[in-house]
Amino acid sequence: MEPKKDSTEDKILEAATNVFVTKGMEGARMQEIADEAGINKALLHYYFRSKERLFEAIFAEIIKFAFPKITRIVTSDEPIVSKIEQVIDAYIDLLIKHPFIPAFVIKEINRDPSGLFKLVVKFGLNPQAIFDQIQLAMDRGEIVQMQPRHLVANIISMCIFPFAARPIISFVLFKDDQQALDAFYAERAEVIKQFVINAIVIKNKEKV
Amino acid sequence: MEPKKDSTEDKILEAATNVFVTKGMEGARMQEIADEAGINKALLHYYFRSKERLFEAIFAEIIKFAFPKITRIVTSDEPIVSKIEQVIDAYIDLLIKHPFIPAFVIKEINRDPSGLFKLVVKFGLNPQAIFDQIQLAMDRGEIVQMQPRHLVANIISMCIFPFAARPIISFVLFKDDQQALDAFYAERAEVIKQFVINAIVIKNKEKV
DNA sequence: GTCTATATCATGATAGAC
DNA sequence: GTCTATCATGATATAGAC
Repeated sequence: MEPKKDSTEDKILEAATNVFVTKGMEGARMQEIADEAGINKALLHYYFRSKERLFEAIFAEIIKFAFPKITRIVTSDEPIVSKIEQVIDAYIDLLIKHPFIPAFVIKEINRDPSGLFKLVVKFGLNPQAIFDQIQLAMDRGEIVQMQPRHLVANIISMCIFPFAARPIISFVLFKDDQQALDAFYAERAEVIKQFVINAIVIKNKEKV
Repeated sequence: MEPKKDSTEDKILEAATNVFVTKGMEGARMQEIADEAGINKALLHYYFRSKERLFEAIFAEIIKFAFPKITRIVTSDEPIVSKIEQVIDAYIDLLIKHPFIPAFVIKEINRDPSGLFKLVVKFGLNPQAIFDQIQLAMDRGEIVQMQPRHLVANIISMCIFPFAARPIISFVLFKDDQQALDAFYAERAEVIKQFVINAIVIKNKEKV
């Protein structure tokens, strides 16, 4: 996300990331990227042939970075509830560091889904393994029965959406009090974990 | 959302709504709106002085339409759990009919939050009454203790986010099978209601 | 590799006839 | 109110000197 080398190419990538993430593909201006990188527009086209290509490079990097966070944790051997807790922690942690990613990704996948398709195909992303694990835990009676994909949708929604809707939450809930907003996001991980556990963990034999 | 009169102004509003909602303020082209309305660009500027003003008219309409759905239900006298169920039903129902609204609103509030500010101020939107109701039910021991704003955030997230991330869900989960996607969204209301009830309703005296 | 200058084009907006 | 024709701007992209 933040390339450290100070070569021209790295300066461009860093500047482009900032501008694209905050303005989006259509809102971003090559002039602004050039200014932020401390160079001129011509050089942008020298390194990356077009705005489109520069954007694709950045977008792939962001998706690669934001997407497979789950996959790593899911492949471990721990009990399902522990995995879920780790996934929630990892997600909230990531999003607190990069709160603008969700709005950016939502914007761009809705503008041009083909960019996503290429990446999904390229990384061979397939959630079936995760669903199978969840189904197994349900069949063993550890957690309540529900369609695994809905459980995953619920968890991811609660993690990501409050960041995508950040301006609403900031203004409506906290009147743009930055400290209160930060505190809210810091609480999210614990809140979501508790909520999910209450919703799905079977304690005695009381539930089917 | 769909003005029925066939006056020129209404045709413009309908066309502009379609184009703005799918393309966003920056992606939308006045030419495309004119084409879809069956007129020419000059007339757009005759009725609405600028693209900016046309957009504001549409955006206000969308927000006014998408926002206060909750408020109506919340002011009734029913028990809190019943209200929550109704809110979820109302939201999913609305979003199935207008699945592109979430991505549009997220895009635009992140692009220019000031548009939201004006509307919030104008409608005097204040969630405190809702939070108070929830807190009361918690104090009465009907539902588990948690910060009301987090409960609201959880519910709204689970309702809205899957629509905002529609292209991802469509492709990754259902390989663009439209019927399967529709079925998924149709299930959401029941799934979310059950999930929330499991998470918060206190049945015996087992929980504090 | 980096710059200045310029080509090319698309878009929002307006003028003016009818 | 509605149209055609045109302007003015600003953006991506390129040419060519150093």
